[in-house]
Amino acid sequence: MKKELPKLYNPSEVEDKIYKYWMDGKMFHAEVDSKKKPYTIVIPPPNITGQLHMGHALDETLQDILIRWKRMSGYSALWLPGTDHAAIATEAKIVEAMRKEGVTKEDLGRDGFMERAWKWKEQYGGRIVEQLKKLGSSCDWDRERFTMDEGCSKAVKEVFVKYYEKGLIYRGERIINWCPHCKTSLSDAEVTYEDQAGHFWHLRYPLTDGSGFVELATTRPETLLGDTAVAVNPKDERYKDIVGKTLTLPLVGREIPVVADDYVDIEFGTGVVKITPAHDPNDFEVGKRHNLPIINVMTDDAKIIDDYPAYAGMDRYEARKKIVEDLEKGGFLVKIEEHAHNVGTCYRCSTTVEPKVSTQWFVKMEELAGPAIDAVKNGDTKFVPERFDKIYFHWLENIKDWCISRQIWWGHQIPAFYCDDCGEMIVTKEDSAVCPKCGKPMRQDPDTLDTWFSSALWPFSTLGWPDENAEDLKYFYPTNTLVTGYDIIFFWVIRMMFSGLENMGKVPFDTVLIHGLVRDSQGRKMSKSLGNGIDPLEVIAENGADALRFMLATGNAPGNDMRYSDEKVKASRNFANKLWNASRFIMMNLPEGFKAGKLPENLRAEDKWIVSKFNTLAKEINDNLDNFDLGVAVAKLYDFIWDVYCDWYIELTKPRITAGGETAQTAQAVLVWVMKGMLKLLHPFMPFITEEIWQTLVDDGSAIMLSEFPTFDEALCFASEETEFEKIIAAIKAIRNTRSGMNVPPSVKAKLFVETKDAQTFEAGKMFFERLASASEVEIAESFDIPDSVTVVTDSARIFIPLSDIVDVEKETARLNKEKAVAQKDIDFLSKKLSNEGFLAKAPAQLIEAEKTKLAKAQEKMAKIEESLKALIK
RNA sequence: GGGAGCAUAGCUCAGCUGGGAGAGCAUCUGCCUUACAAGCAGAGGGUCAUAGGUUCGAGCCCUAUUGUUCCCACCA
Repeated sequence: MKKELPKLYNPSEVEDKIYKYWMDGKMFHAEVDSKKKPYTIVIPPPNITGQLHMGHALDETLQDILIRWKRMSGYSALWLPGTDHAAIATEAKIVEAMRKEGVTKEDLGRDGFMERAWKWKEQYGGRIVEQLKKLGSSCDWDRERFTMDEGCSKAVKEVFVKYYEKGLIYRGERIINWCPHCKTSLSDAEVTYEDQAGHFWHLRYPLTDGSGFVELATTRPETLLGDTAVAVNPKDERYKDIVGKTLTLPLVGREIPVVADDYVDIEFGTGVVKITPAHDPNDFEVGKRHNLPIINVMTDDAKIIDDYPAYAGMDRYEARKKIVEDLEKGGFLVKIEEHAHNVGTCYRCSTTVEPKVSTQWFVKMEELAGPAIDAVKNGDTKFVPERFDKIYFHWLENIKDWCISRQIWWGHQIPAFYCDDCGEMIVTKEDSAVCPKCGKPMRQDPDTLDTWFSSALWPFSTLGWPDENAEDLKYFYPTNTLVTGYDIIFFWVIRMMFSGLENMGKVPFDTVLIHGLVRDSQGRKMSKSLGNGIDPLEVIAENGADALRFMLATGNAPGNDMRYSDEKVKASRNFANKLWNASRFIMMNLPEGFKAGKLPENLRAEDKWIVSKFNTLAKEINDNLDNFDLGVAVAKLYDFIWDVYCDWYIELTKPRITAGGETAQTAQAVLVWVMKGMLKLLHPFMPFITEEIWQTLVDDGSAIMLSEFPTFDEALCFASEETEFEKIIAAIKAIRNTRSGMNVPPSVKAKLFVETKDAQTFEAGKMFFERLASASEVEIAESFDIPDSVTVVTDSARIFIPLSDIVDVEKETARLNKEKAVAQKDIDFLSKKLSNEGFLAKAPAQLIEAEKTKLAKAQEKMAKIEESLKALIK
């Protein structure tokens, strides 16, 4: 029965149906299977607040390509999905929604808030997951996890308690990054520095003894309220005399000392620095060295505290304005300069971070960083591309302790308990605690953990840890490939590395495949504020997930940014359609009851040619995927399917199918055999369309996604046949080229006289010249003498085309002379190379031989051209 | 201040361990050749940023320079 498919491929009709087919068949599910090798990828869990964007689309596409390839290659391939609770981002979203209703966190209380937050999670947390499915992601949804689910929470407690007991976690008063908008501390990694235009206010502080003033400059005059000293460099001759004296702080009246500290740069500004230990990390250090008091002047939302009535309740920028005014009135302001400086901002809300002294929990990093550095140095884990290990090393080698406590509610509450009675503190995995000293019930630490604390455990917490005997854990850990963008190497990759090493004793993955950003068509970062974001779901709706995936994989080298453009998506869509139509062609021509099976025995030259080329392709695709060169692999598939298979092989089969009989049957079988192979090779990149075609073409109840990925097969190498058949192709191309150059339309047919020593090869290829080279008839012989004809010369043949009414002797002479010049250039180039003694002495023998063969051919060609020229002139 | 990437056709980008520069899009010419006009056949177009160096041979390796993008860093 002939199978019919529509002329245009319509992805939207196909994709949901196919995805359901896979899901219903449980085809994404990976089993612990001792007969198979495991291959594991854990998904970078998207935030539950998130909407799918192009960055996800790229990340997911790369992972799905790898996992589908490995699954088809016989591995028990697990792609473990899940989502991240995204502590600060989620809480901010919920608080914002509450604000619109006029409700505050305090109104609800902690339990009430958590209840609402979980409801929010139930409602919106699944959205991103559904979006991932639209891309065709073959995740094992049976194993879907969430960073705050029971298992992950258990792992978090386990690790916290373990670190605490080992002394790797401590609590202490430090200066940390504080976000006045999110009202929580942040880790160093969560602060983004940006250059901002600001001012330099030159102030003068009077010496208490009335002997004069000291001039200094500041970018933050409002912190003056918290100044507890002024510092100069001990080597600075200018200020030698005032060290040890005191100043009277303007507007405040406090007496503060002048201290000497190396931190001060003599060259910079006036060489005098005001010291505000409570609001600047450097000042904090200076303060510690000189035992200065720490005076906090701001509330949690960065307003001036009540101790300073003139400014109380003003936010820091308002206060700045007022303080500068007051300083000017008081004669303390010397001048104002323009000054650009680097300001830390919150990576979630972009609010300027306020350094703040407070008691927080920290992970001691030095001990953990060492093994993580070693693991990459000794190759247990490697970065692709390698250069990203520099970022990794640099970050780890300069790492500071990690502030892990956050003053928000949505997250893992810190498992530390305090006795309000006797001040005892314990850390425990239990949900509640009784004071071991006085027997009173204890109060749990209200803070929660940094969201990255739980995602750091993701590669093993999702596999069943802390149950060390969990089957999944034993089988699938360590995972294999981690796919992520370079922008979260230090947020996540580093933390998974040391967490895996510390808790599992093994690296969490052997390879980190890094990709870049998807930018807009002008190379700008896609962002909400620019409004230049492209919604992947819209692209999918219009062009299909396959087209989007193919576009994202094409021309994308690891670690490099790429640009999104509609033209590229269209090109991918066109490619899908090309494949679709190729399959239509095949199916239209299949005889009734045709069964897709093995390669037939009686292959013709062109069959061996395509089979051999396909075999090479299979080898190369596997090699490329092994090396994570997905972009290279995808380009080869495009080239093979479009140029080799469609433009050549299909065209070659047409005369055979028309002829009917055995040659037609062989052609049909080879067409189907190669098509099946191509579909398999392409499946990881374009899963939907390949499955859809497979279902129609093969129709035996099998799924392409569970078929066997093609590999190189020695038995399918037909090198000599390949070379022989290329001669036919070269001849056809040369004829087309010549005809086109003379503007002869394809409708004008002409007889061809093929003069060649490869009579057998050309005899077999005779039938193709009619359809592919506009021949009316073909004669083959070792020698011809056809006057008034155009001659086409290739390496292996001279072809006469007697187009007497068209041939213009003068033009034809010119054309042949041009060809002659080209051939002469070849000869010159090759003979020069082959007469170079250095080349002959040092180049590989194989290459020298190849060059000699080329030269011989070029000379042969030249002789033929000259012969034709002679004949013309005569 | 430190580090990294990029610079190849008009545009967007490939180019594996060095062996006569590639693709897609765009342009031009000719075709509705019964799979596909989202197509077919053909063509034009490049001093591989610059200057040195290594090598028989450099887009690729080394050095410097220029332009550009990004990351990191406590200069008030």
